[in-house]
Amino acid sequence: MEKQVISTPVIRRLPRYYRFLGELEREGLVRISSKELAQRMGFSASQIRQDFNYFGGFGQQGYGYHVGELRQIIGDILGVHKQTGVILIGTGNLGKTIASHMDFEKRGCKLIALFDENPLIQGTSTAGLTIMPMESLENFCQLHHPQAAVLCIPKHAAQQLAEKLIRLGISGFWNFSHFDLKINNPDVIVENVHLGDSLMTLAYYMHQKEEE
Amino acid sequence: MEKQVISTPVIRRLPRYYRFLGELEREGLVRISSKELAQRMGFSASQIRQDFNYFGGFGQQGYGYHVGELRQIIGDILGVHKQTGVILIGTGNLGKTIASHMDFEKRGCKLIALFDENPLIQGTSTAGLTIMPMESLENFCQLHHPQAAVLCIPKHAAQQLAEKLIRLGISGFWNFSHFDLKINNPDVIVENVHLGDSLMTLAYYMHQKEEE
DNA sequence: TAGATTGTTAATCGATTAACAATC
DNA sequence: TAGATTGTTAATCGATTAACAATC
Repeated sequence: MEKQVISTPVIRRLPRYYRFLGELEREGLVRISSKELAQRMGFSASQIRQDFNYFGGFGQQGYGYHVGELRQIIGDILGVHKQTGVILIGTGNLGKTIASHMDFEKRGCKLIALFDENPLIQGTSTAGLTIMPMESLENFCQLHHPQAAVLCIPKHAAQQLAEKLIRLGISGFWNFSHFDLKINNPDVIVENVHLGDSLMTLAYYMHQKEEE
Repeated sequence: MEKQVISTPVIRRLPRYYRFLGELEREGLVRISSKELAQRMGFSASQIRQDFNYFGGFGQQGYGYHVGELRQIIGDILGVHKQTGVILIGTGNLGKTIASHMDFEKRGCKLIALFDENPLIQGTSTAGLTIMPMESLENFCQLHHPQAAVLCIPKHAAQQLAEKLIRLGISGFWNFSHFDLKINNPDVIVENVHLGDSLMTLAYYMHQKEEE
């Protein structure tokens, strides 16, 4: 059975489904139709049925979807119970915030180490992990084989560090460095986060409104 | 002259153009063709020319685009020199990080106040601003008319607070609360940031790779 | 069974890409 | 002028929506 590739827009909607279904479950809702879910999420019912059917139908005609079951299936597709090893580099303000507030374990990852080049904070703890010096990076990777890295470092350092990390076996980046990594290797997954772009988009639409 | 509405995908690419052009400018590059910019940004040359032409052609046939000029034009479109008044609510770890690292003034905004319900941190300063109690919110808004709010609060509090803020004249939200605000008013702009969704997307693609 | 709602195919819509005439 | 590259229209592609037969 050939596994078809699912398009990115669909994949990016999965975490959102997962979130909403979690809320519905907490509300005590047992079944839901695509129509009702659509209203709540601001999607179309058609799209919801399409999306779910990429992975095989898990509704029941005339009934709808079982909330808990559906949530679990989507969780399994996303792999929320897996534990991909993740390290985080750069434990400044942002890095610390990410380390302590992202619930990696609920999202298919496990944060296993923190690194920073600042000797003043090396040895201190955040999110239950001791911050290690950059010099330990190579050794750590050889020993523990983390698969992904969170980059919370200034943009000028990002590209070079990413390349080094790839040599050390890292194949995924969650990149907060305000710099779009240029990685040729198609096996390396890069998720660039640009909060600044998001703010500028909001600002643009605010300005537009003003002009009316 | 009727101003056509530009589609969201185009708008969301503008900050990215702006960033790349800034880098090119720092590199000392004076002119660039759509073809070369395309290679650097991972877009197609066609798309770049299309995008720019929504706003009126600012290239020169046979020459290309003037880097500095183009950057300035895009900056003007985004309104980076405007100063939309922004308040931030919830100065926990994330809120403090956002307040101190987002360079609001370079992005068309001005952060003018911080609020938090925790009395222990009220009165302390972050990013040059004193954290105020939630009780001052109403008064502050009536006095200073902020236009947008950054929500760095837990999800259970988000919806209610947003509605209150709308009544106080806020018409834009940069929402980090892990909750999709439901706002009926079409004049209110909402930019939901879901870092968790981003991490889960990365995790999904990492897991996919493993299975091969 | 009748009503409801899915699964799935077909139609539409919108965004991206290709092509090329205009022009610097 | 000739070469290069834009501005812009047309073609393509992909994603979303509509429709409806299947079926619980």
